[in-house]
Formats: sequence, structure tokens, C-alpha cells
Amino acid sequence: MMLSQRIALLLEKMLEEAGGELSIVRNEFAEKCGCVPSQINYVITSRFTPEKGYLVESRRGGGGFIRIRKVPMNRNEYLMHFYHAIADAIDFPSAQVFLKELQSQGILTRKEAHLVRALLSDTALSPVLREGRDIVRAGLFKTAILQILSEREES
Amino acid sequence: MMLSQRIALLLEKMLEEAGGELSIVRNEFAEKCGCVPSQINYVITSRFTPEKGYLVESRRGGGGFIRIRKVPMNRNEYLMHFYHAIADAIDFPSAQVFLKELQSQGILTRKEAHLVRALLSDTALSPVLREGRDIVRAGLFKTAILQILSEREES
DNA sequence: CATTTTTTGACTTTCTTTGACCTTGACAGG
DNA sequence: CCTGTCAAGGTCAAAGAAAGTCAAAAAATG
Repeated sequence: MMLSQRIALLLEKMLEEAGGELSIVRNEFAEKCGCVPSQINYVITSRFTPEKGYLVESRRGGGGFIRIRKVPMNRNEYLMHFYHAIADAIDFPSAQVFLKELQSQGILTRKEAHLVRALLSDTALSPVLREGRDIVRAGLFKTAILQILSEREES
Repeated sequence: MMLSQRIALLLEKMLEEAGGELSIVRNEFAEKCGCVPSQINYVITSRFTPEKGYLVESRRGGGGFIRIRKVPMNRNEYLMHFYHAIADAIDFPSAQVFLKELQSQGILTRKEAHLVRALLSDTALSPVLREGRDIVRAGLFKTAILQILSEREES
């Protein structure tokens, strides 16, 4: 079997055992998998993507780590409906309609909805070339939804 | 755990216990932490920054000391302080530090802070060319701060 | 056979630790 | 008063420790 496949499987298993959140030390882990360290990045960027419900953070330098969090995607049909409706690009007016909906369903408070709306606005995204803006906005919106989903699991 | 992190934690605890103002003798303190004296400077300059609301003074020579103070600010002062500290570009780790601070000051709830953090992450901004990412992030962060400022106290 | 995915490794960036050397302040002795 | 000495803290750069990037080569896929 392919190396990256095996690594991905192992990560998933560890993630499962750790209850959805896992920290690894890249070089150590690569050692354990018998691969070069950058292979770990490849596996993560190709398979542990936000689209698949994973959130990844990391730190360099002494004491560095890579942390992977699995956001359960199927728990909330309603949010996933939004998630998929966003496609790979969305303009601001449409985003605004979605946000109002999320707010009126009580998924976001007014303050939260306003916050997200501000961040998705054309003003906020003005440093991004107009051609790419709707794509960036779509990615941001999806990230927000994933984040909301992951909050619901906790607390 | 990392040395610098242990030291930072200890300092925070001592600061807390001392009610927000704390004086140490650098060499003594380094001794107690089992590190070289300049490590104390490193910890202070990397973690007890004005951005996080700390004021640091010191005196050399006989009877020298380092005094750390946590300055209480009101909500709007805090926000404007952050707004100006962001300059025109900011990387994710710094943004994260700011957000933690906003959260610990009760200006953002945990959920709000997490939401903004997710939207400012490198993952969320991955469709933006890396060269421009920190600039886009700075713009987004400032937008968020303005939005928060414009909210009434209670949401 | 063409295309896509995987594997590798050289190079880069970020964060931490350490130590050699610099500057400042207090205070004694001249 | 000076001035020298010692007791602080400050600075900086090098070395170490980790993760990130990129592109070329190899392998898999259809």
C-alpha cells in the first residue's frame, strides 16, 4: 500500500483514539512512519483538509508541533446544507442572506453574525484581487461553518 | 515542557498572586528557573509585550530589578490599542496572541474569538497568495475590531 | 501514453537557548 | 568631589530545534 495512505490511516486511528484532537511532533512522527518529514505535510495538506472537516494548526521552532482536530461533519444536516450550498465561490450579497438565515435559526448570535459579515464584506476583502475575492470569501465562510460545528461539540 | 513557556507561566502566576505588579531580581530569578539570565529577557520580550497589556520597567546596577505590570484598560482603549498595534500586516501567530488577549479581557467570548481565529488562519486564507496573506489578515483583523467597537456592550 | 499523485531532499523560516560582551547605577576611598 | 569597582540588567549573534516550501523525480492511474 502507498505510504501516504498508511500514514493517513494511522493518523485517523490515532485521532480517533485521542477523541478527535491530536498533537504530533513532525520529525518524530515521520521517523515512526519511516518517511521524510515533508511527507507528513503532504499527507496533511492532501487529506486533512477543511473540506473534509479537519482543522490543523502548527508551531515551528523548539517545542514545535502539528495539531489536528476532526470536526464531526454529519452531526448537523442543516449546517452541512449551507456548507455545500456555498460551492467554491460566493458573492457578498448571497453570503449575507446565508448569514441572516444562520442568525434567525439561532446558530449565530447577532454579534457573531455581524462579526462574520464584516469579515466577509468586500471592504474587508479589498486587498484581494476582485477576480479571486468570491473564492476567498467562500473559503472563509466554509471555515466559519466548520468552526461553528466544532464549537457545538465542545462545552 | 519548554523552558520559556515554564518561565512565562511562572511569571504569570506570580503576577496574579501579587495582584498585577511584580518585581524580580533577574539573576536570582534565572537561578530559580535554572536558566541563563538573558533567557528572562527573551521570555519578557516575547511574551510580556505592550500588545498584551504589560508594562515593563527595569533598573541596572546594584539593587537592580525588573518590574512587570499588567495594565487594566477599558474595552475601547483595548480595542484601539490593538487596532494600532496591527500595522499593515500581521502573521497568524501574532494575531492569535491578540485574540487570546481580547478573550481573556472579556471583550470577545470564547466562541467569537475562535470564530475570528479560524477566519484569520493560514488555512482559511490559503487561496490568497502567501506574499499578500499577512496584509489581508491585517485588514480582516482591523475590520473585526471596528465591528466589535461598533457593537453595543451587550449583544 | 498522458496525467495525476506520491516521494524525496535541499533550502527556508520561525522560535528557543546560550554565552560573550556592553552599559548603567551605587558607593567607597582618595 | 572624582573615580574606580562591583553589582546589576541589556544586547546581540550564533547555534540548535522544529516546521514549511518547492520542485524534480518516481510511481500509479486511467
